[in-house]
Amino acid sequence: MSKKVSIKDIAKLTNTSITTVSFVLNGKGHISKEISKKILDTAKEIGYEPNRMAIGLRTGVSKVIGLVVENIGGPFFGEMSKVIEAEAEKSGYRIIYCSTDNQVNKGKEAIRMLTQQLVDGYIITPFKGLEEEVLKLIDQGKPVVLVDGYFPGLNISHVLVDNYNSVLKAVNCFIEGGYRNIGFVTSDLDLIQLDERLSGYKSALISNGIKENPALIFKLPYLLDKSEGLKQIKTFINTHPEMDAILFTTNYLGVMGIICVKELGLHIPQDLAFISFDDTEIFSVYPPGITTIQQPVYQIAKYGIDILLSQMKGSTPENAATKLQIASNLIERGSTVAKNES
DNA sequence: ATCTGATAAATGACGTGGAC
DNA sequence: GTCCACGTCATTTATCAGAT
Repeated sequence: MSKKVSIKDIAKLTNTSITTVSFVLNGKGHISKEISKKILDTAKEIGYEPNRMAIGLRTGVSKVIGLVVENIGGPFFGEMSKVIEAEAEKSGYRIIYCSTDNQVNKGKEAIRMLTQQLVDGYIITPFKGLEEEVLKLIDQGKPVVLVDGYFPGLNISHVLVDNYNSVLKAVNCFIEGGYRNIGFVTSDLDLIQLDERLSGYKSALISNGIKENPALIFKLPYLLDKSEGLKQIKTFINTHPEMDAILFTTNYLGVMGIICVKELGLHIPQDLAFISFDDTEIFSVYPPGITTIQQPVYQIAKYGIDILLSQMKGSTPENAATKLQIASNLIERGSTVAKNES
């Protein structure tokens, strides 16, 4: 087994000092051409690769970004992570991924682990209960950007979709199509994103003179297993035959909604008009096409990583938080065709 | 006095070995 | 059982010898 080579080995082989090798490899100092060439040749010959950990130890810069999301396996976060990774790589950064499942202890643990790894910056999907840890990071001067959420009242950079207006627009789409009894299926998670989606729903009803019916708002417990979740959604749909439209506030809820509708033998949009948050492939394929609120995933990710990179370069003044809420795109398909046309 | 080419030593966090 | 020096590894500062 060949042991890993360090600059020490190169120094020994070329009868120079460690310092000289380091200078040659990094183009610094004043080193003669002959010695430089000898060192570079030797380095190549023995397959030298810099030890990133040692560099980080010395410089305090790890060139690693910590990415904390709800679930790296989900379509939204998966797509977002791809963009972030690609952009980070252009600047020489690598990513460590963590999933929290929106659980406070997992979130804290993820941040603790990343801190131990001395990551240079953090991109975090925040939720209630993580305020203290995130503020601690900022206190230590670590760049932090929040994505897909934020902490109300705290001055921290964040990028997310405009949840309120996204749902407002979607519900208005139902109403313009003649639908009045609009169901709203969300999660019981205490997330600001979901709060704002609910606010958008309520505002749309109010501004159209429709009385809000609390019975048509259903909060599915987050930690249920899938079959139990499906059962509860089916029950919700069945117990409200007057409901003529339904909106799901996340992609996994939307997919579950499709399954329920199929299993109940309902027709979209004749029996039930349908909109889901997040445009997943299945929504474009499932007949007659499901109208979706398409999040600007690319932009959220791009802005998020750009803001973080500029903070890490120090080119952004301290305590100048950048806060962005980006408009979504309502993709209208067959599931929201107007009543009299269907 | 000034410039070149090179180096020793300090630095960073922390587990380990040896001394007491 | 406590404690400090040491090894890990690459970078950087301060510095030195020798040449101009």
